[in-house]
Amino acid sequence: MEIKSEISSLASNFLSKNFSIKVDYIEIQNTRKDFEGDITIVLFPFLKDINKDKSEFGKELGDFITKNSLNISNFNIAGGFLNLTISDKYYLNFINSIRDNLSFGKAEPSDETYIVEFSSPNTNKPLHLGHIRNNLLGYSISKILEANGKKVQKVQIINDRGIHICKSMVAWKQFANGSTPDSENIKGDKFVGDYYIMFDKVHKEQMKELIDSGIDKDLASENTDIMKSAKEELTKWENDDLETRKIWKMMNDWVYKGFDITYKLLGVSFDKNYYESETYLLGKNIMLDGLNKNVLYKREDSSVWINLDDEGLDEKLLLRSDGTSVYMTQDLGTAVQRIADNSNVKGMIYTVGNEQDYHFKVLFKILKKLGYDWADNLYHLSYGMVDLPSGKMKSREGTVVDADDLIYDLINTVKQTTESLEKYQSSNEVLNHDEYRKIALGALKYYILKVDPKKNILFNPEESIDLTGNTGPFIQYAYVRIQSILKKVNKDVDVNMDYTLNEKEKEVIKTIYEYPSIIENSYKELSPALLANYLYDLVKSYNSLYQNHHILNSESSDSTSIRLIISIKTSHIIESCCDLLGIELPNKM
RNA sequence: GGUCGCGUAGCUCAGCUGGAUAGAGCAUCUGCCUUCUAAGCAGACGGUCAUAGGUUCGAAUCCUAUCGCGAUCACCA
Repeated sequence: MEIKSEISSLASNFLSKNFSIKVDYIEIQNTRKDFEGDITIVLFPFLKDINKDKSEFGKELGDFITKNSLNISNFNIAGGFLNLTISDKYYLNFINSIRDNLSFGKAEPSDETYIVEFSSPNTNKPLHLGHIRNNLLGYSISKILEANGKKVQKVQIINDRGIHICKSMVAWKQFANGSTPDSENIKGDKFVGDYYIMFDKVHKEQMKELIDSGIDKDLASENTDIMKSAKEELTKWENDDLETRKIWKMMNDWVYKGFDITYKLLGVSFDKNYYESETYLLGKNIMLDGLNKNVLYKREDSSVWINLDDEGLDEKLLLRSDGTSVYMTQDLGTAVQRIADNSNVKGMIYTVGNEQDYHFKVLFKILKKLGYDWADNLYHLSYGMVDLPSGKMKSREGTVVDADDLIYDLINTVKQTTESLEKYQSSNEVLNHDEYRKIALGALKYYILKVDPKKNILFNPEESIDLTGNTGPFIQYAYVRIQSILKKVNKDVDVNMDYTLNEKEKEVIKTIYEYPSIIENSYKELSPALLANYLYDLVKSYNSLYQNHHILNSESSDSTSIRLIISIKTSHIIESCCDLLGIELPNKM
């Protein structure tokens, strides 16, 4: 970063001194790989104001910069591009100055707090691959915010009430004969999910009977015996019926126990859970405030609305004519509540699928209109669906990819793959289960996070997630190899500042140099994918050095020293990046 | 129909606020394990950046239109 601003100001000095041209921006970029040099000034923008041949002008500028900066050792001109070579000394100084700095690239911590919402499941079914993407994104973004100096409160809102859980409750009451997850030895969320599916099955059967007896389809759907029971259950719940609440709580607790296992497996955690059963009435008091401010208005039937015509959006209902609230009202109330629950909140990030883009657009606009100053700092981390080759995952058609199953399958695959590797075939050694778990989750997390959040992911359950190439294990493997080198030597070495870097060494150092800007960009773009792709570049360039030059028994002690420091720093950044992505590193592979 | 997003190699994806000859991985093929772990390295093959216009010194990137895919537009959540 610093070198670019130095060059930039030198170039603008040159332009104003010799050509009386003032520019506010000079295009400086990293030199393309196939060309000699490290950073490049694009000359085209100035050419029309300067009556000079581009190579002549480039040479003058290059001379000026080389003469006035100790850090530039050479230059060449190719077409309209001035390529500058940064001196090895600059790079050696750089790498030496950060060698012990474990928080290289991260910003100074501040009190500025962001609330990050993610996961937010329903309590009627287990988590699936879509939730995995949500959780990994939300967790990683929380880490990325922290790396950018923010304080983070990780929260989820659990959709624990409503007709969906009542369906599971009714089915359980009718068919379970008192069985429990413990008695059946089934994970709680799956147990409850099974009764949700059973409800659907029975409901369909009963619907068919009604339709066969000549009743309209829509009417039939609302009037099966089991559906009526579910609605009664919901009414009883809303009226605080003791027995209903008891079963409701019991079944939700089963689900939470199951979720906890999956969350633990995924390595995600939350600072606070919000439950919809406690928040679904929030927001009504805000309505009064909005009416007083004339931001909201009442219709004749006394329903409450907001008009967003001026924003290019429609009118939106906020309170029904009977005074009950809708989803949006609840979200308004929850937002206000969360701000009140924490201090120093600057803003909030909602990790929710892109199908709710419109909802959040409206939510943020309403909060803004209601006059909350933090409304400017609300972000919807919108992400694409995880689709199958056959299309969308559909729970009714049984095509959802269950989170636990996926992970356990992957752990198995990793185990088999490992055992079939030559190095383990020829020895009696094996890895322990924890290493397999780390590798499998590393593969899964990297696979999900390397894709731009806003794009859909195509997941093919027939093919296992890759373990070679641009994958999590590729990163982990490089790390393990570095550790194995570092174990063998005294790391307390000095850098000879007169050392001449070879191409591979320089490439790695240049990549390390970029790390701080990647951390910053991943925050600005809310994209862990930038980090994942950067990490791949770093490891690729390190592997190339590792494979083409010896680290320990190298040609001189100077080259060993510098390569050791490069190795140490690379492993630091792998640790740091993987931490931000939520990926654990194994000890052995 | 209105709005939003996406469309890059056979497949899965990168490509930073416009810059040089569009990059990786998988798959296919060729080399490299008697010095640090071959889940690796070195290389070959593979492209009308959906299409057509426009903006400019320069467009995968910005603008417009068209096509294709997806989402969304409820007194559902």
